[in-house]
Formats: sequence, C-alpha cells, structure tokens
Amino acid sequence: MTLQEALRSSGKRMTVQRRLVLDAVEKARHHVTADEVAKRVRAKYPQIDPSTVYRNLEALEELGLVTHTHLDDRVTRWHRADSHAHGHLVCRVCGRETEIGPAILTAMAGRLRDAYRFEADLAHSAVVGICRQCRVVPSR
Amino acid sequence: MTLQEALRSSGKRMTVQRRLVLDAVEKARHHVTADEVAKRVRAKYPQIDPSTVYRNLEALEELGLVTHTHLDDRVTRWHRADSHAHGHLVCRVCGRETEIGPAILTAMAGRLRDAYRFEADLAHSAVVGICRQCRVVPSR
DNA sequence: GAGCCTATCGCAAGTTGTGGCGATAGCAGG
DNA sequence: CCTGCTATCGCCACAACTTGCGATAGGCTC
Repeated sequence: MTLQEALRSSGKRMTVQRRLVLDAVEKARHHVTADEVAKRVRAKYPQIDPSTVYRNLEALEELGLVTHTHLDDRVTRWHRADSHAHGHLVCRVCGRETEIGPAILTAMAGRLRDAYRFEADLAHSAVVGICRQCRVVPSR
Repeated sequence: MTLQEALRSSGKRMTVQRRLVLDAVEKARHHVTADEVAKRVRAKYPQIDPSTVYRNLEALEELGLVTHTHLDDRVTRWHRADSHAHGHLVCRVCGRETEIGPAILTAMAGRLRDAYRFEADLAHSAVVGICRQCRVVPSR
C-alpha cells in the first residue's frame, strides 16, 4: 500500500506539520523521544505546537509509518516502522541496553502463541533485569 | 531480613507517611497506581503531599516491600512484593489482560539467561500483542 | 530523655504529555 | 478553480508526575 492509498483509505491528510514530524523521525539514527522530535521540529518552526507533534506521532503510527517502543521504565521512543524486528534487554543496575536477536524473539513468541494463542509483540517493550556484568559483581 | 534490619542497614526511617503509603498498597486487592494510593492516603490525611507518596513508593521498593509493574503502555502500577511471580499479556486491540503462568515465564527467562547471561524479570512489564479473540475476527 | 545528624516532609515551581475548542486548511466533487 | 466538509492546527488549561529547598522529626548516642 502506498502512502497515498494509506492516507485516502484512512481519511487522514498530509499536512506540513505531519511531514515535518515524519522527517524528523526518519532522519534520527536511533529511537527518539516525542520530546526530542518536538524540539527538533520547533527549532526550525517554533510556531508548531508540541501537542501537534504528539498527535502526529500517533497518526503516523496508525498509518504504519512509525512505531513506538518502551525501553527503560517510562520513556516512549519512536522510530520508523521499517527497521528490523529486535528486542531489548535493559539492565536495571547499570542501564546498559542489549539487543535481542530475532531468533530468540520468535522462539519466545511461539511459546506464548502455543500456550495462549496470543500474538506477542516482544519488540514493543524492553525486558528489564540484571545484566551479565552487574550480576557477577557482589555488592561487597 | 526483618523490616527493622532492612531499615537500619539502608539508613531509611519509618515515618507516619511511609507507613500510611505501605498500608494503602497492602490493603489494595490488586495493582494500584501511585495516583490511587495518593488519593486514598489523602482522603484521610489531606496534609500529606502527593510528592511524598511518590517518593515513599520508591523508598518502599528499595526496602523490598513493594514492587511496580507496567501493564498497559504508560501507567505504573504498584503492589506488595510478596505476591507470586506472574507475567501479563495485554491485548492492544481490546485491552484484555491475561496472566502468564510461572512455568512459561521461567522457561523464557532461562532462554535469555543461556543466550545473554541476563537475569530477566519478565513480570516487570506486560507483553503486548493481539489476543486470541481479536486475532480470529477478520476486520471485514 | 536530651542532643545531634540527616532522612524525610510539605510546598512550590518545573516537566512531560493529554484533551477541549474555535480557527484554519487539506482534499474531493461539482 | 470554487466550495464545502471536516481533519488538523495552535492555544490554553489540565493531569501526572518530578525536583529543589528550607523546615521538621526519626532514631542513634550519651
């Protein structure tokens, strides 16, 4: 489905603001927060309201152009939708992030599908825990 | 370790406010949000500031008395620490929540331990996806 | 049980994200 | 093109936390 078709079938419109938000997410190398997108867009076009940025991130997600994930405890991070599927391990001690490869991800999802007939999106939220480094060092 | 020992070794103190917050979490049947705890405590003791409630939830977590989890996308939910370990599946279409049994949870954690030597806390965040009901019904 | 050290408190201001509302502007259809 | 429908915008107020600060009060020592 092309962008034009997606827009037409959903009744959404492509505005200047929406394109700027999309550009900002696509230009960002990695995951960015909504706040970072807002700051970046407003750096060039200060008249664009932060709420417009938040609403457009949601709209672009509904169009299938961007996605959001939750890495650490509270922050929502956005990225373009076409990046390859991978999960995240986040250490609650040192904060280090590790990618989970697709193989383990699909294996884990398969287990949940077998047991609950649930299509899990394991890339959506990071898995928190204690990483290799922080586990071996005893706290004195 | 008793509560007294935990308090002493951490340098933390047991104040009236802290005990009220702890009581509110323990009395709650299920997971509660910080806001709900604040409202409940302030219903009887309006002079207690919301920020005190937030800070005390963190302090009680460091003491090992309460824990927090993330069910849907943004809300943090608190509960007493001694409840049995279980995960959550949350459907992004209908919002329905399903518990994940400890067996699958430990199996999945074991896989991450083998591959990354990472001690995963899979109960900390819910797994989002599409549930059995919402998957079978085609969107026309 | 008096005194001291400092964790914790209430307050107030700041941050981040949400929702309502009248005005504006995409985008068909004529 | 011109027009009308309505999605989207900027603005504003609010909700849900977070943080800095001076005042208060746990709890250890003597």
